[in-house]
Amino acid sequence: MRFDLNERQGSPVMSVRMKDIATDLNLSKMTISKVLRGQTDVSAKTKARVLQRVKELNYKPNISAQSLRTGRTLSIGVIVPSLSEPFFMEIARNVVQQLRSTSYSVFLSSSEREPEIERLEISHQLAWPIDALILASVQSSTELQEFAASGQTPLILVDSGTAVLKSNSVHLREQEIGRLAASHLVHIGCRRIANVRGPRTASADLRFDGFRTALAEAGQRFRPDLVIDLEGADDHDYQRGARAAERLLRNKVKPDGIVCHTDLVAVGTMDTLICAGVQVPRDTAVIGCGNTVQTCHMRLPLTSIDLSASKVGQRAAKLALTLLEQEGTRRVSSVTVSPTLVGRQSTAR
Amino acid sequence: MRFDLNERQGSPVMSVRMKDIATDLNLSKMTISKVLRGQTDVSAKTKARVLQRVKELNYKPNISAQSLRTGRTLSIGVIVPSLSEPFFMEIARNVVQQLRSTSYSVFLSSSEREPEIERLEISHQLAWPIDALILASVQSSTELQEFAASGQTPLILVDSGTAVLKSNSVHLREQEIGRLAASHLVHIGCRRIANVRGPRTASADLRFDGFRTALAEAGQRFRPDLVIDLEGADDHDYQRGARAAERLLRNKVKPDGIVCHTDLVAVGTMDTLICAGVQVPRDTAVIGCGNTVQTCHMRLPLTSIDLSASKVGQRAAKLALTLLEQEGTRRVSSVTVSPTLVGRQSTAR
DNA sequence: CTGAAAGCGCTAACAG
DNA sequence: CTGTTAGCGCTTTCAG
Repeated sequence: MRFDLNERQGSPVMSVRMKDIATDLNLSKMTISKVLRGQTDVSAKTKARVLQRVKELNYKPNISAQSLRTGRTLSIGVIVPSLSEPFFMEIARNVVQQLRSTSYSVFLSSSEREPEIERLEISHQLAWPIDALILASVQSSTELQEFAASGQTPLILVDSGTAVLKSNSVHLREQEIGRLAASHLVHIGCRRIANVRGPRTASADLRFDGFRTALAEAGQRFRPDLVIDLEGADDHDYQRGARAAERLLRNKVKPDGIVCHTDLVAVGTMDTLICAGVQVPRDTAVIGCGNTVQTCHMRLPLTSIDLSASKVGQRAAKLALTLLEQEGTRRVSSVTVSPTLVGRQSTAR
Repeated sequence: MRFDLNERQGSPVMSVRMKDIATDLNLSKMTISKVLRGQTDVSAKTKARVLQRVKELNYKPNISAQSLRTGRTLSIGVIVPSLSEPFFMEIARNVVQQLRSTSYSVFLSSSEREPEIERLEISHQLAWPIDALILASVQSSTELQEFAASGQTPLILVDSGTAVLKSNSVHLREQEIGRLAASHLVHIGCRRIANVRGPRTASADLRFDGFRTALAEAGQRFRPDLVIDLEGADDHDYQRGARAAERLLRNKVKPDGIVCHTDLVAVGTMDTLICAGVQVPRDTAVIGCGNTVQTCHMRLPLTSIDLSASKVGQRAAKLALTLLEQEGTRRVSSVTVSPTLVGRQSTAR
């Protein structure tokens, strides 16, 4: 029987460590460490030997040990209000994608739109601890800042640009969304533009502001009777759109263009209009919001405002990376992402 | 100037450690550790004191250190083929949710349906290392097993029950999906049931098998002319449904029930039928698959097969937890999840 | 250019 | 019941 005092103890298949490579090559583990971290004070020859052996043994550094020593865990947290909404899903997806080529991993979780859960998730993630946190919050920003920005973990807020924040952030230009939609309809010749607006949230209010701005810019007067507010309606978006269309069909002044708060609302609206004999887009043009794949390619391809969720995710990830590189700098930077119009048949005149 | 040799060095706001609590309370950090891990050999009084101070200082254990010592990282990896598909999204969401109450965190990533990316993500996550991996793979299972199950990290496969695997797994009963849909139509009196089938994948083939089984069970003959195979059609699901309906409308034998491979296909089918003057569900009943919220509540509420993605996610998470508890046991366990029927207007006769 | 020593925060094993 | 010792795998510091 052979006794090898250097033999690894512990779990059955322990992975290869720096020391294994070192003894293999008659070097100290220090040298290995240096090579692996790209220090320059190593001869080209030893460097090559080390790299060779590292590849052979498929050595992976033990990140726990690395973290314990350096304080960095090579992980980034992402918390979104909901993973079932395409918008946030797309953001999360793009953060993950953007970080795939780096050595960072992503802790993803959802606050389920509950401030309480959000708080829980934040402290859960900070306790881990993560190196940076990307957060699309559902809380008042002031409360939030105290809670999260107090620590030393860089925070990147993803928000609607509602508040001026003292934190790094990626803003979505909500107002521009409404402006873009309305001005598109103006450009194709609409004179009586309706708006099926969203719930009474900061974000929906901003979009509505943008809508009014666009009308003003075009010298059109704002018609309150063409604003459909489905507040309190607990239906599904499609049904809300359908109900909105019914209301508009009964209206004295018939709209020749409709801005809808979501794509599904738009589809519901269109379906109902079409059933009532209205020609879309000839009589009435319809534009949605979200540019969701499933919804925009139904019976009548829907023009929609793309919220640029993918860009938001990418920017957030890049911002996180930047903050982690130049960790010394405590400079706060914020990025703004603009929505874009995707024209389709529902407004093709 | 005050010199305190015990003052913490390093990053500006270092968090509180076990030692801090120990010195505060004139105890050794060992005792703190014991209390925190629920060891019984500590007096009730000291235990209370420790817990008190832990709360006061909001002490969080340093997980890197813990991991280095114990080999467990308190993190679980989840890799799905796609985060934009509701089915996988729902699985991921439920894993995260299920694990929220535990001390585990979730590394979520997507393989984007690319075996290469999947491999990358697996090794990325294993390198971290995670304590367990929940994987909905896009690869051949044999290749996979060698790759991932070889290590010591427990693997939980989420799959279609295609292969008999030597790994822990959560299966979806694909066949049952087709069977359930068809037999529902049989039960409401359909005699000429069409099938708008999915692509030529293992999963879609199984569903189709189930469909045929149900017909056989009901003593109905299988009609190849009522099977619409849209292989190669690169359209969107809605358009595929619409095209399928057109084909069926031109068919000699008109179906009185249609099983569709997805909800969106079903909606496309329905819309087209309705436009052609067919009464749904009276003349033709339609059933979809996926029970996706957005799609099932359009003009005509759609009966659909719920794939139980939430249950799949929950079970996978629970299985992972179980494996991590009784880590000694290398027993392989697998769970099967059944789909359920959700009846709505499109088959209400 | 290479390496020895010390220690990150925690826990397993054993003494008192 | 409480504490001491040792060391997980890595990096920082400094000496050859």
